[in-house]
Amino acid sequence: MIARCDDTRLVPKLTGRQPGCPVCPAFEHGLCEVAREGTWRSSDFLPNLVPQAEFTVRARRLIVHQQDFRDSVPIICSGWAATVELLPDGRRQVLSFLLPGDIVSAGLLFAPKPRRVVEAITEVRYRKYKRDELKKLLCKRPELLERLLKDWLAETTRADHLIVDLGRRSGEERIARLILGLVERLSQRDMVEDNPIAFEFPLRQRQIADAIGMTQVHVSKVFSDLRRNGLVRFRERILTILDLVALRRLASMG
Amino acid sequence: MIARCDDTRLVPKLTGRQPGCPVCPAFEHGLCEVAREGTWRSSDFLPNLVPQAEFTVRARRLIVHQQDFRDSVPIICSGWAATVELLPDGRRQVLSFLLPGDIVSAGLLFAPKPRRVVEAITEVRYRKYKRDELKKLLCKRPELLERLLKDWLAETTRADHLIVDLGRRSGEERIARLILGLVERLSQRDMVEDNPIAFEFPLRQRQIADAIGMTQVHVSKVFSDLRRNGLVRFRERILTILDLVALRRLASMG
DNA sequence: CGCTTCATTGATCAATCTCAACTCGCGTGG
DNA sequence: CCACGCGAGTTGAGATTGATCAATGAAGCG
Repeated sequence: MIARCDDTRLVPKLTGRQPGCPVCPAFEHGLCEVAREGTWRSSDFLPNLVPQAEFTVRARRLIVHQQDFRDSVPIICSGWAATVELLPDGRRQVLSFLLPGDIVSAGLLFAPKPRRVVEAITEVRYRKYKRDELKKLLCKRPELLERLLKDWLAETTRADHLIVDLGRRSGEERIARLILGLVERLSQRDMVEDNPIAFEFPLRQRQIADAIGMTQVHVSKVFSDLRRNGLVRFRERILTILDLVALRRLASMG
Repeated sequence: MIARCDDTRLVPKLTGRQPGCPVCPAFEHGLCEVAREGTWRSSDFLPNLVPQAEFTVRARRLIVHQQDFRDSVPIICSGWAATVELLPDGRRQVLSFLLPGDIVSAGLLFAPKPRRVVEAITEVRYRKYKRDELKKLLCKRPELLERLLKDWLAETTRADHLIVDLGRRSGEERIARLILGLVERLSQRDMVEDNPIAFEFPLRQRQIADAIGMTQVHVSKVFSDLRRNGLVRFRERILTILDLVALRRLASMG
């Protein structure tokens, strides 16, 4: 049984540990626990680090508007989101997909970015931290800073891969790589079933297209080919990988 | 008179401040001065931070080979270089161009990257720092860490722009933006003449192509158009911008 | 229900690639 | 000194990939 984003069993009450939390950097950092258990109040070096209450937004809505980055940094608790850069003429480019536990761009801790928006793909729960307070905390706790930099490095690495994909790979290759990249990240979060490999795949073709620099129509065609050739199956928002070997070959990932 | 990369007046002896230095992060950080003036020896928190002697490589040679990132971080003292990712089948993608004063990827401080190479575009002088020692130093001197993170942020921002360019802009747009982006960075280094805007442009069309995801042949054609339409002039490796307004319009940069 | 978004498919078009030929400048070795 | 080869750039013809346009059906949602 595959976990659905809208599965009510996965959207428990605010109290207690929530499903994304065990893999959430904020959780690992102890930020959540701190906030939840109230230790921050008694701690002298955490005077104000309370995440604003958890927010929920519905699919297709914006989590962060262009100016909202100014002073807070969101962390995804559950659901999928996308970091999108908007051009004045309406073109869009997805810079990254955000999964449960992802901080919305570690680099954002140091400065806001214009023209950028985070939009919910599924229903998304998230928390926000005040930039200043988070920064102050990081100065006090180098082990947290270290972890955050590691997250940032991973983010940078994914961005570099995307550059190579966009610059030098064909549409088919890019789609295959997108799928495999997501499988990998979802696996770390225990959101993939093995044997056969299957997972919920809430992306619309439009979002895929904006992520890999193609049109929605062309995404549809390439995707159909993958299905026709028996590499994947896609039904009811569940993507199943039927021929991993062929898919990896397509992606030139061995 | 425009500074040429191979101008001997710009390649003075190792002693004293060198041309790229005033804008070099290492210089600003005091790393160079420290090394040169020997203060690091007497300082208790800088036991071993000596940059290895300055290296020089000729154009088209590699500064960093695939494994060389393992334990040292290079900083460009003079000349242009490129960070290149190589695919097994020979395709290449330039991730960034490096100018005097650039650290070869701030993220590299925390982990090496495979498949990546830094190649000299012009003759390049550079220094290397030991990763461990540099890291240790940064822990001791938060103001240096702060600057480094700012550099990293700028790098990340450029990478994001490149993603948008590759995913969503036409060849003409990409070339115009590449030129304007370089003008901006070169200006900060006082390597651009105003009125008319002109600067040495040592990139080969192959390198441009690998940076913006096109073929060399097509770069040649687009570039020819720019010249034919009077937007730029290119003679003896000097690029002159004749119609900045039109170029910015092409780049949709206002 | 009725409407909007999403996906599929086919026809045509445009951007870009591939291949190929040719030029030019430069350095090298005979 | 010259022939030669090599890397770089230009140009044209034709092939390909992916975009655009359009029509239709299916699915999600108030």
